[in-house]
Amino acid sequence: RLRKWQERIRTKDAGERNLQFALSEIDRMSSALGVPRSVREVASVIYRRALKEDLIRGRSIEGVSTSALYAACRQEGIPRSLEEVSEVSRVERKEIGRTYRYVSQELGLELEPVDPKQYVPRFASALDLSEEVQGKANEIIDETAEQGLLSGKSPTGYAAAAIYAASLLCNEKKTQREVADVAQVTEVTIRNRYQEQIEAMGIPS
Amino acid sequence: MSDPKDTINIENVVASTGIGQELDLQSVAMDLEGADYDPEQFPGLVYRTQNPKSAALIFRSGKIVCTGAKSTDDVHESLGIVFDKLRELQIPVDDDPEITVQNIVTSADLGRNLNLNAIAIGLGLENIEYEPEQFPGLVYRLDEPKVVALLFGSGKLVITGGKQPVDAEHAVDKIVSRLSELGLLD
DNA sequence: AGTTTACTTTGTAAAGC
DNA sequence: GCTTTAAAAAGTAAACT
Repeated sequence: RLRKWQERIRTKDAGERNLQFALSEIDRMSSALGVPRSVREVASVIYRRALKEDLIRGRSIEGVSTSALYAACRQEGIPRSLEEVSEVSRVERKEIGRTYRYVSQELGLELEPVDPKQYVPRFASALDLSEEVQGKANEIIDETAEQGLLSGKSPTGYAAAAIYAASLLCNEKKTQREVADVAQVTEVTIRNRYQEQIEAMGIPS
Repeated sequence: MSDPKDTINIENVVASTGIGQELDLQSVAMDLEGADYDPEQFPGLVYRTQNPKSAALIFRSGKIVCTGAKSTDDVHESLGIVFDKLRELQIPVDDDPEITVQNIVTSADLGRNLNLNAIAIGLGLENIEYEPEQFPGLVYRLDEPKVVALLFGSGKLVITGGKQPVDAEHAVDKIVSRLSELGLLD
């Protein structure tokens, strides 16, 4: 009987320690990504829900913590790409993505696909681009998405191409390399999306 | 009105069978030309047929998995070749081993572009998986037939998990009618 | 700039770790 | 869970020309 009691305490302590570790990891990654405190709180809530629903079994605490943070950023409308999140996590991108899909499905988060426009303010300011360019990029995204160009495309690459195009149109040119670096996509992706968007907007190249 | 069902094409058939005889894969690997066997990496021996093109995974238990065939007929033809090759090595193979189709992969074309964002919302975010940052296809799981469909912006799709060729036809019918009633095919 | 190759997703059996 | 096999869809990445 005493043994069982001790075991319970041991288990409880271990569980408590694991939760503390997860929360401190969420805090560490959030700081590294520079996301607001409100997002860390949302991530913590998601992690606790995952824990309560026993979703950690068979997965690493780090993986679920990172996925919770990725999901929280999306839920709060200030998404970080899997590429960005994986840079501050010790879990690889592929694992974060599949854990996110699992947690999202099991908790019924029902998060809509990321709108490329949500990346515009952050990418544009990192490139020192004006409000005018941001507005133009948003216009390009809305108009081309409405024409069906967005289906299946990565939101970061889509936003990057629109920002590149807008920077040209507003005479605040940034090179494909500069935009590719902040958006963490390749120049080839920017070129491909850019060509489609420019054509759909009826802008002669 | 072209029927999307007419665009269905079987791309891959996976089937399993057994020769009812245990095998010494080490010696089979020595005698069978083109056999790949690395027990440290995977317990099965890989043997590829050229006509029809397929890959057979042969196990110590005598069970065999055949993948890559383009039809159920090709699966039988490919496995027939494998059976004969084993018989040439003096290995007793059952007369007509039962062959079970485990999975059929099909492709098809709905003939018009799809707004995957609208479809994701329309079908219900809880019923689909659409993460364009990870994969360009929208994953849609059907209960009847029990298959998984991958829908793409081009209107093309992949259906997998079926055990009969008709499963793909039923799946395409359901997908088309569901998208139509949601007004997402106009 | 554009090409090639390779990887992402789905499902499925097999034997063994 | 992983390992291996096959094939499609279409996007993206790495490595080249």
